[in-house]
Amino acid sequence: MAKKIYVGNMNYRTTEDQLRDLFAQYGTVSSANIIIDRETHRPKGFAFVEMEDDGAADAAISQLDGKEFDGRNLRVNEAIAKSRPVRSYRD
DNA sequence: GTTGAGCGTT
Repeated sequence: MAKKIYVGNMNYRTTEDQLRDLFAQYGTVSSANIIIDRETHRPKGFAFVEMEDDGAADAAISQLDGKEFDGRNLRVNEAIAKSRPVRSYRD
């Protein structure tokens, strides 16, 4: 069972590889992506990590939320589903 | 510095 994780309050210099390595301590990381504003190409300061096992993801959330990382205090939580800002072609 | 984006029906 996979689970997606939201990682916020991170330092802008933190990389996806850093996140992957951090979460890999608790289980297999399916993917890690830092969010960049596509219009300004500027980091938004948060990211999403998906883990293959939801139990591992939960452990990672518990252990990493509120933890200092790269000089910032991390916020780690289960991700909220994204929404479509533009109308779907199917309407 | 706090819950994407893209591709087109992922």
